Amino acid sequence: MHLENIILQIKQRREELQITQETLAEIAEVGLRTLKQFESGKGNPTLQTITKISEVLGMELKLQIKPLNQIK
Amino acid sequence: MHLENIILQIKQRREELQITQETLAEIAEVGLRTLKQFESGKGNPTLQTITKISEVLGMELKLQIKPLNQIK
DNA sequence: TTTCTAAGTGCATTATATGGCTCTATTTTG
DNA sequence: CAAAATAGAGCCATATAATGCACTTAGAAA
Repeated sequence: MHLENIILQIKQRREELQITQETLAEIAEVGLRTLKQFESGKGNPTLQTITKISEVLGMELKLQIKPLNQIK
Repeated sequence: MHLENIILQIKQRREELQITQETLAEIAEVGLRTLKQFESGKGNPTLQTITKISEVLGMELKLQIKPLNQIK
């Protein structure tokens, strides 16, 4: 699914920046448990949660029209 | 905020496609109430909800690294 | 191996998203 | 204009996301 990509990106980005889940959770002001669940693919996070995390990582969610050639 | 852009895009896209909230909600399989709340900026929808709605509109969420010149 | 650190999980509680129903307001249509 | 369609909002019940705490697991380093 597409969600997995997002999770993977977050995880990779965090690791690139060499931040632990604990630190990221603190800075982003989300519960550590929430971040752990998210990264381990367990949850269905709210937009707010993802946004908080993304921002700390210097990322953002963009909504875009699907390319036509992407029809699977 | 950035969330408003997403809401606006969803709304505009829906209107371009001339679909009512009711129809979109049905096709996307989300509650009409949920869609209404989302479009009116009231909610904090889950990723699943946004994904469902986006897909029906031929859109998708992308996570990207913020452009540097975007620092406000 | 032992120790330490980071990540993942079970459980319980609280907060809140979802969704149905109803009513009102606004917009569109005839 | 009146009627119909559409959107927004209040109330409420249910489902579930967010969270803390404690414990387990995995991996790295000594």
